[in-house]
Amino acid sequence: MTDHATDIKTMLRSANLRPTRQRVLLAGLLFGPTKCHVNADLLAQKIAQMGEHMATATIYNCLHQFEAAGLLQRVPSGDDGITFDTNIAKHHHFLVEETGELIDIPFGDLKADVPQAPTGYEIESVEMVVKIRKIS
Amino acid sequence: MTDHATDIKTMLRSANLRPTRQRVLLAGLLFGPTKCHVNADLLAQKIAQMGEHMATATIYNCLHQFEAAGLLQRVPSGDDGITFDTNIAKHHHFLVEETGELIDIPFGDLKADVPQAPTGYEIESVEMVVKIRKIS
DNA sequence: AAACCAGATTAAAATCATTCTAAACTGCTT
DNA sequence: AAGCAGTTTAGAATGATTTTAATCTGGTTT
Repeated sequence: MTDHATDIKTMLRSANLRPTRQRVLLAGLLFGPTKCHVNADLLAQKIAQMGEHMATATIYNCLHQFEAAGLLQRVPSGDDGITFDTNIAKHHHFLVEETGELIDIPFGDLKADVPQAPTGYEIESVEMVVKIRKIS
Repeated sequence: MTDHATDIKTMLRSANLRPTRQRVLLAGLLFGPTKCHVNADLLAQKIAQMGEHMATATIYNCLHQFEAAGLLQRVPSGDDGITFDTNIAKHHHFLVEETGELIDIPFGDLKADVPQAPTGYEIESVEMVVKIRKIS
């Protein structure tokens, strides 16, 4: 077994997730050195390209489990379904209107004074989306 | 005809929308003195309570037409479908995690330095959602 | 190493908000 | 009153996500 595969199994076990074949395969696609934005459909395509197969429900199950374990963050998406970000650091996004593409904005680049939460509530997260469009 | 109904018809005509019975009814519900967040389902309920009826497709059509005319703004919503805001001034939102309820944040209360758009793009809008949860 | 079982995966069906279709209707102009 | 483009409508279609109920599998126990 490669070191990478061992790392992934360790990561999954740390998250209290049995390292099943499917979860290891998905985690391998998601948790490489490059951060990315994914949805279920994109992953299904990548898996098909590898000549593998995975039930749609399994992809959704795993994504939700990874999210619950803090390995992924859900991010806003134009219209098309549920999108996750493998970059779990605090940051915001550009959203390209025409294509729905998401581009990370480093956290430091966007300073905001958040107002006090209404009485009886606490702030859980702050998420900013800057919609951009190609200059014509 | 009441002054209010006249106002609404004028508003619709200014937006190049024929003041049909359905659009006048919906506009009456939406463009009162109180700003609110609505979705198609909520409007269908209100209409039913009035003893009226309107096709679901018509509600969606009108909402999209009102949005295109700048009479409504689309706003983020937890998970449940398309939500519109009758407050079209620049402002941001608290989103109550447990209930999905949206609460306006006056624009002045939330100052942010927006980063430059990537080369070749221009900024179209900035939208911030502050997720909050009830203190337990 | 065989048995066991809670948890995981699966294909297929179900869900459900939204959109599409194509037929009937209605505000406006003539 | 007639005509027509634009609207509304019921019902079907769509499509992403979830549910179901059956099968399978990691990991532990014997």
